[in-house]
Amino acid sequence: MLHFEQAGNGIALFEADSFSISQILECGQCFRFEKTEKGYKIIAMGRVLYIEETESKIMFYPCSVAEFEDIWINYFDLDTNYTIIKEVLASNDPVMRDAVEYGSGIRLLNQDKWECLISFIISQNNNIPRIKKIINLISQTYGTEISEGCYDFPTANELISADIASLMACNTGFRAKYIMDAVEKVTTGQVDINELSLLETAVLKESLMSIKGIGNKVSDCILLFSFGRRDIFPVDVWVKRVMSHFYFKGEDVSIPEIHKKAEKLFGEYGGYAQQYLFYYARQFYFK
DNA sequence: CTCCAGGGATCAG
DNA sequence: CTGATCCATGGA
Repeated sequence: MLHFEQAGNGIALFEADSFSISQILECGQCFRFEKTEKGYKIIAMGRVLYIEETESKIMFYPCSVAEFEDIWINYFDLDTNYTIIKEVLASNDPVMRDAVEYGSGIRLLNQDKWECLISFIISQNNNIPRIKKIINLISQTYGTEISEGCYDFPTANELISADIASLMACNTGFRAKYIMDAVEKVTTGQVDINELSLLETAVLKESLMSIKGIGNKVSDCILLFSFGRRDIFPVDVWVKRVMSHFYFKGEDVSIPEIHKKAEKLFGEYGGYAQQYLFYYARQFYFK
């Protein structure tokens, strides 16, 4: 059971299982956040939220009990027991045991589907600091101002007013035409994001991939991070690197081969495994 | 200068 | 089916 209560203008969460806000945000699944003096500030679900950790509790503010229950419990996946998931993954696999220990405070978010879709179109052949800048520029240009200087990510309808040139001005580069295709297919209902959440993963994936600029990897990220398909194992350059190193003796292995191996090793927990591995892999190159 | 980034579209074989 | 090339852009 979750233990939280109103404290001042925010919510205090006690005895949280597997919750490190820095790991949750810095593990590459989301992009609209920044460090503050005491913690992090995120823009998500049409709100600005500050998060600070102490030894005894985690503070979320500004936030009411109703808001916490309606929005943030689901967003931060707080109803999922990560202790069990980590135990399953760590048993019988020494690599995952280390990866899970290193990122023991990671949680997979349940993000907004539209924002996630566009964000991962932007992510292709790009790096994380630059992805964050581009998404912030798009939000400032087309999004609604939530509070002083903080802009929500624009809806598909808000992006109808965009064109290739203005998106290029947000440094989207060759991805501008992909964003426009996504706006068109979603606003006309050719790709119905809400209806898709009811569909079987394979059908859902096929529909997402009808949008130009959404291929195998980008659709996998959208499925995992905003449609809750936690068995999906996205393979980017980092995951490819770490999988090759630990499970293929460093050989240059194909992405389908990596998917086969991940399915065999991690099964229904593939999405969680992938996130621990991504965070684990990058520490060898940074910090 | 070149190489790389949470890749995909396109074309060659 | 698999593999090579191009795509915008900024940081290393």
